[in-house]
Amino acid sequence: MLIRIELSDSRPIYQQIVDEVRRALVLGTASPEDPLPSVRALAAELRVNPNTVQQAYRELERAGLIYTRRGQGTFLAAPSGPSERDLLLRDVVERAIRDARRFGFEPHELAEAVLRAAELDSSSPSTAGVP
Amino acid sequence: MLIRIELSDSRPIYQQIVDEVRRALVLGTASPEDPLPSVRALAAELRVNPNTVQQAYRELERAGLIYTRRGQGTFLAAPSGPSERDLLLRDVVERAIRDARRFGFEPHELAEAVLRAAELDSSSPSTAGVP
Amino acid sequence: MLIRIELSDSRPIYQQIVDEVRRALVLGTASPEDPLPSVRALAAELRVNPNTVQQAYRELERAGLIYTRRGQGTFLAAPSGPSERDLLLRDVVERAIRDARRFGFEPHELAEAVLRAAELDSSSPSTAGVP
Amino acid sequence: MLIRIELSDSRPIYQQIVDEVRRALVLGTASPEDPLPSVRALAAELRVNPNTVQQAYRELERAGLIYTRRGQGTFLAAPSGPSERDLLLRDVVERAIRDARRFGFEPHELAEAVLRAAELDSSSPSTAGVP
DNA sequence: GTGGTCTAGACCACG
DNA sequence: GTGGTCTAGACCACT
Repeated sequence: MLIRIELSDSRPIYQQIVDEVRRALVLGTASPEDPLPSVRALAAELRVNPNTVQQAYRELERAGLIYTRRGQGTFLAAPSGPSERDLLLRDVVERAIRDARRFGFEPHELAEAVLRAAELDSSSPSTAGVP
Repeated sequence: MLIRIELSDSRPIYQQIVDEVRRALVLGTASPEDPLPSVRALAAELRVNPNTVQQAYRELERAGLIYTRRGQGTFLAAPSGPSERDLLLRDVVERAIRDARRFGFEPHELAEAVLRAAELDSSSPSTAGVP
Repeated sequence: MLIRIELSDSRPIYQQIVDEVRRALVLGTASPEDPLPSVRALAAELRVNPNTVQQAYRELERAGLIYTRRGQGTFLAAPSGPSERDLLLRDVVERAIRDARRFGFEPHELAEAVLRAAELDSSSPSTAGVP
Repeated sequence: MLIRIELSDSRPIYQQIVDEVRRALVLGTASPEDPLPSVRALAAELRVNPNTVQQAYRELERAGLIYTRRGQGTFLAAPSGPSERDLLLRDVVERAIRDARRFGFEPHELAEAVLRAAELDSSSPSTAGVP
């Protein structure tokens, strides 16, 4: 299970870790029952304090995405309820619409602008290094 | 020039003020050379710390959207370059695409999801009080 | 808003703080919009590390029981959904029944035992120093 | 003597083993002088670390529920004092009352809630797989 | 070894 | 002043 963070990212580190795990779930990179790196191991790998990793894991556990077996480690939980994928996309869309409205744009204007951007994007693909 | 803030909004207050000014520009509610309320007046009206208003005006000045005439007050600047409206929409779209990509969604998936949401929205309009 | 902890209690300190706030809500000791003590103030009062208080507040916020206004402090949220009181009692009952079943007791046996204990209790009231 | 554990249970494994033995005593599934499985055998059967079984047996011995004959193995002790069954039920009740009080519920409220739950339960019996 | 909790002390954004 | 995040280092329970 690969987890990467970006110190230059404005999101808190623990949030980046949370997002990375959700991402792995959405992409199918990781499967239920897969073990996550141990708190200490991931902290060492990311050169980050164990507490920071711990906080990320705590939030993931509270969200029901992972669970821990005492003394054994942390594992991906079996999914339940609406797919995490759908939830995530819904959140992104809702935020975008709210942001757009704030400046007087109607959702359909936003939709068109995203479409245009999506087309541009498909010509020059793979915008590596997404911040 | 009407500026409203919402204490329950998750954005910092100074950011809300900035956004309100940009919004007024985009919507045409305010025009270049219109005076803004003085820092003290706005702070009093919004029941907010003057430092907070000051910070908002500082950001707006840095962005070239307002300027100060010494001893006279603060005024909306004349637009220059691409319209503020376009800039704002572009920002919103870029952010949405970045967020989506973070979880493995391609821009075209985002565009479709926004489209669906926009259609739903047109049936039940006027989602007042956007938080 | 009075918050007390007991170092000899087996629950983690942050959990005790969480429970104290829920308790105050249930008892009506505190009302929505009431300010909570600041993180630093409560930490000093309880002679506990600010991080510990912070963790408690974070959990309460996630549960929707409190909210924070940037730079102003933390406040009790307006209740929503089924009353916190009902939720809490349900949790206690479910746990008791589960514990009882684990040793072969049927719920009605548990109910009778609790009744007997409740009667005993009403004769010699106020079992001070509940741990 | 049958002992089962559940990895998904939140109780520590050693505690689950302890509870299983007490349960067997209470239910009459096992009788005084019955031999317990050897530490190694049980550890192998449960696919658990021998240290974990050892810790469970240590606690049981401390509680006087089992005893060791050197070179022969471990055996259930003869009951003494108030029946283990009563002790267990008392513990469960005390805990429930303490938890309830913590949130301002009086024991009689708890008793009523347990009664209601018990009635609900008798209609839809056999809540298999209690976690 | 694992995760869970806590302390001490720091820096940041916001008001 | 407020809360939010992070580091460093410690001790504990469990396997």
